Amino acid sequence: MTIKEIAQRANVSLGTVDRVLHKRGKVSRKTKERILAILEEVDYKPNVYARGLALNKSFVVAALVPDSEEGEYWEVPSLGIKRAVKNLGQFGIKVNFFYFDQNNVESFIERTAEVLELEPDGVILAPVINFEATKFCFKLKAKEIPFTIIDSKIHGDNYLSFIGQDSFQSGRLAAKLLVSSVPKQGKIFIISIKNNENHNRTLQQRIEGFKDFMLSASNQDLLLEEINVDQRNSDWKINLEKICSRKNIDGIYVPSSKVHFVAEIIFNKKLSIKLVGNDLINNNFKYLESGIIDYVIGQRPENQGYMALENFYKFLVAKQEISKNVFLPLDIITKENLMYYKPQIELS
Amino acid sequence: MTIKEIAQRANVSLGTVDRVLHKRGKVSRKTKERILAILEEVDYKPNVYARGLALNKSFVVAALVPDSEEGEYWEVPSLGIKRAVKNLGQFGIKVNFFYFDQNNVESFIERTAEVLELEPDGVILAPVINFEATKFCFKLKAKEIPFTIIDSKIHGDNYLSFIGQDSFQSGRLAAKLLVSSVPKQGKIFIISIKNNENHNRTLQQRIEGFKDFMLSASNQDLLLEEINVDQRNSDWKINLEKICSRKNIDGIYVPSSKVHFVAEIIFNKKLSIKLVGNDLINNNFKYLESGIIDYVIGQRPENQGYMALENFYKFLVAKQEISKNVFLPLDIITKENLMYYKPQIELS
DNA sequence: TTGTAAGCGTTATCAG
DNA sequence: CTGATAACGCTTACAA
Repeated sequence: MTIKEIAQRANVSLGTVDRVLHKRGKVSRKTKERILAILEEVDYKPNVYARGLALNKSFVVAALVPDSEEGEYWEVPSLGIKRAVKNLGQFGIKVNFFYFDQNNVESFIERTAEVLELEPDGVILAPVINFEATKFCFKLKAKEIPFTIIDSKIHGDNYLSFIGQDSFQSGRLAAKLLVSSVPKQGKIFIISIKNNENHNRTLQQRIEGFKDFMLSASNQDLLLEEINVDQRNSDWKINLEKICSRKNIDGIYVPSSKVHFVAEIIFNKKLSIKLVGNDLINNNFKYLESGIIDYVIGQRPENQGYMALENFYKFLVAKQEISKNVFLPLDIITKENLMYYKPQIELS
Repeated sequence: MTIKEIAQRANVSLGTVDRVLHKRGKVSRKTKERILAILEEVDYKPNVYARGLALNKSFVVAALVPDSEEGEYWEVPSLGIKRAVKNLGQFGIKVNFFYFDQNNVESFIERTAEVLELEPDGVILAPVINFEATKFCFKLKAKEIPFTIIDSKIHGDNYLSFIGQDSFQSGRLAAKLLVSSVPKQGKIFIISIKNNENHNRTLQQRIEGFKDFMLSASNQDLLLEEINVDQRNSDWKINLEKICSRKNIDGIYVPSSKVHFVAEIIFNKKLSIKLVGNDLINNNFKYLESGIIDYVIGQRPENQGYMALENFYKFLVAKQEISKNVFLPLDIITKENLMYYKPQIELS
């Protein structure tokens, strides 16, 4: 049913129908109600093609994400955004990437300034630099630029949508997997590998979740130790080796994608330790394949990127409702199912 | 860059450009090459809105899937298809559902006849009735109706695309999970619960995969027994109870969504048996939540349905390339991550 | 307050 | 072989 047909039914011109559809201009109460009734009755749905053609405009979304080498974690959400551009670009959604160094607060601040200058129609934000990201969100709010947060939540709820993971539950899940793989009186290490001072909320919440599970799994009598390794020390690898070589370790949890560093040591030293970590990046893939890493927990980073842009398509172009909070599933990945988790990205 | 602009550059009318774009009508070699060169140079991409508006046609896809009660497995792929209709319907994709009784070959044959009569632009087929489904595929091929197979593969490769699971690997994964949860010399049962005579390939392949893993995990000394339960016997539940109550069972694998029947028995009789099955249907959900079922393996049935229709959108409407085979990940679902696997379907 | 008409980019038809 | 033109359904500016 087209506007024209509706106009005929209502004995008005299509201009009048348009006015009630868009609530612009004045329409007499009587005709307005008549048209509304017909609209309701025929369940009018505008033709997206005609609408898109007539409007003929496009939107720019800024993606503010960490830069990354090939095979690193943050490469993946970006690939998801790029795949979305490939699918949705034809509908008038464009993306500008702004890459910052996640170990350099200054670079983040510089990029945020650039984004504000661009005045995009939307922003996709990876809030890894927590404090500054929160400040940036206030500025976006002030400029009335809608933004979507990916990966992990930050303080405040003035965002358009959040797409990411539940880090606490991720830690609980890791604990479940590790606890059920080690002896009842085993010794478990949590090893955090970091190379900056930032308060990393994701890491912190995973560790809290891990401990939470350990406390509730009281039928076991496990020994738990928490260890930090600082990559800025030149001898951090030797240090890590020493830690892993201690006697009687049954399991190790690395609450980040850096679990492959531990895997490498376990492999080289032929240690027999159950190992659980996060994220199916290439370096972890090979150790999963060989069984050195027992489980990796994934949170569909490629999907996160894709959905973030898709949400802007829905919001800006299709004027659809979107979910404010999307927690993607925590995938348990192990040797036997990893082959189907590799994101199939073929960007030509 | 529009056709009009290209026509200007080439000193021809836009009708001529259109002819070379669509390879229809005759165009002199010289002008054709000139236009082609410009098209290449400016990387011409047609405006999807204008195209959709001008073509103004819509496509009908027939979905041939098992009927189901609420909470049963086959409800979910249908919900995925419906969600896709909600998103893609506006672009001119319509779906007609044809539900058959998966325990009644006749009903399947009747539905296939109805589908052929409709002459749809595409078919989504759940090939649970293997033999007849294969025959139907030949008929579709003869009528040149493209079809997508969901869930599990059947013989032949004349389909447009397949979207489903690797059942063999699903069985291997189940074995891995069960083996790592039971004692080294434990006793494991595979219990198949069926209510028809059909040769169910999915079930068979899962069992084969399970055994394959058991053979390769030779460091354990496990006892394996394979048991069939026929739901057409009036006393099948009592029978199942007896089986589960045998002495010294450490683990049970039910290679289907019917694992909740075993869970119910384990719960009622307070047995201590590790339990692994398939599919996050409601009945399994509650037993996972309480920890009676240890792991369920899922294959994203909602996604399967969604992607099947999305593929037809890509193929019929957007004229995009589509993957011939999509194996969706085998998700490991357990108490600690199940809350994020529930498909969030709100069909208003 | 209401009607009219141009224009969005593509497709398809018809006349030259 | 080529050019001109109507049509698709909607938006928007302008005229009545």
